[in-house]
Amino acid sequence: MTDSQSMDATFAALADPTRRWMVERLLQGEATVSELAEPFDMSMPAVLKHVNKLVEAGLVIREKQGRTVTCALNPAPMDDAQAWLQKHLDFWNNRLDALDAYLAQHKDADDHDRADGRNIPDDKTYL
Amino acid sequence: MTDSQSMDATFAALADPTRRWMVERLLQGEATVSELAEPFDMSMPAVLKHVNKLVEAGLVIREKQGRTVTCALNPAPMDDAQAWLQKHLDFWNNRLDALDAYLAQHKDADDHDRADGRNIPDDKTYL
DNA sequence: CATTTACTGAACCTTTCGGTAAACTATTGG
DNA sequence: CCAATAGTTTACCGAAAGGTTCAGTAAATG
Repeated sequence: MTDSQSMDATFAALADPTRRWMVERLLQGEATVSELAEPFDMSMPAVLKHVNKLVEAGLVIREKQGRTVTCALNPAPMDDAQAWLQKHLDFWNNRLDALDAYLAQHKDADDHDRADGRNIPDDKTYL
Repeated sequence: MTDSQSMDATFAALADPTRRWMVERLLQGEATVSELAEPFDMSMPAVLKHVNKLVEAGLVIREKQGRTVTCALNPAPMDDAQAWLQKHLDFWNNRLDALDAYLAQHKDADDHDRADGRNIPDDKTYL
């Protein structure tokens, strides 16, 4: 699977509150499928589909022990998604900092907001 | 919209390579719908649907000027998604650090890997 | 005014998503 | 051995995703 496809799967997996809850639950430690199902008013097959989607996205590892299946978290793909977001937010913040610098350098006439508010400039970009 | 729903929309919006490319493009500065469509071998209505999904997720703001529509990025929802991932990865790293500490404290008999490798322990959790 | 340009809307198609019910497999425990 | 438990598979459903085509609207432009 390419990086892009892997990221597709990761973001898609996290785009559902049921699955995000499961990730949070697994952060506390391993859990069986039944334990993951417990808080939800949902049939087992429905739960299974969610778990499988997490497994396919590489976020969860399953291990069968007798008749029970224990699930464990593998945060590596989440790390990639986080890195993608981080990279973009950093870029954005640099843009805003450059805008700040620009405004500071030209603060002869008009007083501007921002420098705390991080609001979006509704005029042209300065970078 | 609740926080959870907003995060659903954000993650779902980013779960598509076309839309991730659009976000990257908009990071460079504003763009019209046509400019966003340009690199894709895709009909305009298809592009429109992607743009609208980004707008509905709050990631993009549209402003009509004459007959063209300029799109601008609003990274606030991305910030929320990033924070969610960050929180969870931090939690996970703390767990691994605790495991390191545990292993260091009990390193009488067995030599273990990790402390660099960040591999997943296949036995019970220590936290 | 006529035509291109830029976007929008509506209808349609196929695949995936999120769920169900019911039947099945394989442990585990009495 | 029998029954409860844990999980899986299959078939089905309605809604949403991601795409298409074709027609429509409204602003620029010759």
